[in-house]
Amino acid sequence: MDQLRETLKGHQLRTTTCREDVLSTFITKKNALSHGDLEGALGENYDRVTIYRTLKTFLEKGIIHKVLDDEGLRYALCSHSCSEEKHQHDHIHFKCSECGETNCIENLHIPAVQLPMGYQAQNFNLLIQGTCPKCS
Amino acid sequence: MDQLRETLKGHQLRTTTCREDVLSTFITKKNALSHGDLEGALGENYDRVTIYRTLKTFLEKGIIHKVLDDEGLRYALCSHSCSEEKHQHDHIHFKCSECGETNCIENLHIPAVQLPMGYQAQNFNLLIQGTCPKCS
DNA sequence: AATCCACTTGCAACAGAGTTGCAAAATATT
DNA sequence: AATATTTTGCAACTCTGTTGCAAGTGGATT
Ligand SMILES: [Mn+2]
Ligand SMILES: [Mn+2]
Ligand SMILES: [Zn+2]
Ligand SMILES: [Zn+2]
Repeated sequence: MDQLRETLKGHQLRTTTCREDVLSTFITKKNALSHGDLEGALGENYDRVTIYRTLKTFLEKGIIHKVLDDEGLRYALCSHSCSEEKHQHDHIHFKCSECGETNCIENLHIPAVQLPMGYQAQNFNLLIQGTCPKCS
Repeated sequence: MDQLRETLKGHQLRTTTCREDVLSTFITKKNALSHGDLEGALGENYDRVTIYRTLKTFLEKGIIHKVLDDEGLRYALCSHSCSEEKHQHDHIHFKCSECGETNCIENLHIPAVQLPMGYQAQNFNLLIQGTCPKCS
């Protein structure tokens, strides 16, 4: 529980129960979560809007990152300490078509690609869909 | 105009003005389009619902494919003839942070990645964000 | 411990995205 | 021209996300 306060403080955020609970949910469930997932997990405790704002704040501060999806945005914890300034990722995301879970594969990096002349890359997002180990 | 009928017929679809217009819009604008983009382009001509259904039909028939985005789904033409059965892509998508356009880079393929044991990949989606040639 | 200010929350209201059922209209076939 | 089948528009709805504002809370300072 003190772990959570530390993380929040480390990102210049006030400790509130909503932020603790959202952060805690990301830590315990280990997969990528949508706003709806959080709303389901935290139930009636908080207003929808508050959860939206918490996600937005966490995004800006570099606590979570967006995970692209073909049916709605999800979010996942930033493992390597991102901050408000530096907020970059190059790991792969895997979505299982069976169980529906999306996970960061932290130790698998997106291979470099040689873009055509004139393109300047800043950010990479690779989503692989298929069957996860649990479901195959 | 006959080109459009051919394409539709080739995918076992009846020729309707909405389908022609949507297809035509994808062909003339060459970038990825959201439902809202099409609604804007086709104005008052068609009901929102009809455009949604047209997109859904085109998706199923392999005329267009989804383009993942961090702020809402887009769609783009399938270049190599996809069909209802086979619907696969391995090209890269580039989104420009300046002009907001997202484009298929057809001749640039997603490099192979060695997934950990137990993962079975079926589908790849790589979005690179940065600055496009026009905007740099 | 009480005060204070900035930040955060809940509520209400809204805008946008996407879906469903159904009757009317359009398409392709005979 | 008549028909069977598909497609469209409309209405109604759900789900997602945003904004303004007043009330409530966190944390620093006294
Ligand atoms: Mn991730
Ligand atoms: Mn594409
Ligand atoms: Zn699975
Ligand atoms: Zn651009």
